[in-house]
Amino acid sequence: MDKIASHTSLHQLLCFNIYTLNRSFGRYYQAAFSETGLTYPKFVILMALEMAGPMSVSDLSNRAGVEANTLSPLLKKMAEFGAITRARAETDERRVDVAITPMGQEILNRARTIIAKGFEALQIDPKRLSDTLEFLNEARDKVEKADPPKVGLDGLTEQS
Amino acid sequence: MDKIASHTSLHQLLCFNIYTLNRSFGRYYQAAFSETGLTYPKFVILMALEMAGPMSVSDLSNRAGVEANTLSPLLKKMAEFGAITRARAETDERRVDVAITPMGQEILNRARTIIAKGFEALQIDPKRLSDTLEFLNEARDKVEKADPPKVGLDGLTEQS
DNA sequence: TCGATTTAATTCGTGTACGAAGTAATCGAG
DNA sequence: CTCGATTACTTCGTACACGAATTAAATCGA
Repeated sequence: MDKIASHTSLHQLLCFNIYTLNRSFGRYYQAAFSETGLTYPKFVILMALEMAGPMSVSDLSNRAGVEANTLSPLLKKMAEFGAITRARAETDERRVDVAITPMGQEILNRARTIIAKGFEALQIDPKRLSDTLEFLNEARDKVEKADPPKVGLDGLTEQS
Repeated sequence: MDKIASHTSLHQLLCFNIYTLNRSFGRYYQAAFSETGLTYPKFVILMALEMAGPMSVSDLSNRAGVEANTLSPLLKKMAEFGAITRARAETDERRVDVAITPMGQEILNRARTIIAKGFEALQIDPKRLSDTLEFLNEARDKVEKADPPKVGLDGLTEQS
């Protein structure tokens, strides 16, 4: 990792940092949640449902920043587990409304409290954190607006 | 996403930001690389191999920050594609040495150049970027050292 | 009103990711 | 030397994640 750090452009380093940190968080949450049937993506879903109330799959997709086709199987499992309910909307039979259950609420409460304590132990400076968050938000907006340049393979052979 | 942003602790927001930005980068790279058989993880592998030369799977695992069992199938596909070679080490038959091929090198050159240009168009401030990178590195170190608090389900029922 | 379009969700195929278990080669203590 | 660790890699099972294709419901327009 040090070698990568010392030979790479800042832009590429940003991607790399985000990439590795994301998986660090993932492992952290996975360990913390191992007994609960929860994962980080499911945690995000419960948070969104608690904050904004019952909503359709596509609303949830927008709020959680996850595609609807990723959500579908995940929601099915969460409903089987009992953390959420799923029901066709009467007004529009295309929509599926998702809501958190009391059990899901209770899991979320426990998870949030314990996770918050765990992260406080990390002693992260609030000012630097909020600066970072601002920067990351701007970066994401820019990346999502940008249309990616295409890398081609014209004239590439096994030899060159 | 705004609702999540305005109702959540900074710690949780950091995870969420990293989580969403990582996928934004992933989609950006996927679009850029669509013609090349490359993905972001494979790009990282090629970078590591170029910078540090041929190495074993476990060395690569450390440098790229990916578990060896994730690497294994990935390397197999990259070798079939022709971007790398894989060979048992003569000195130690347990080890598999991986090296970038000229073709892999050429793909990497093209990808790196074009990606760098694409990111320059994003107009990211270098100072803020390097501050952010420093912060993210510290955060990752802390998260990886921390032992995650366990969230339990004691006494949880369908009702509560 | 009724077919064409649009929208909402799901299914499908592919590609990471990781812990755990398995296999084979090497090492190390007795 | 030799047999029980240890190490290196792979396989397996599970869980996201996304684009593309699909299905079904609602809506729009002639």
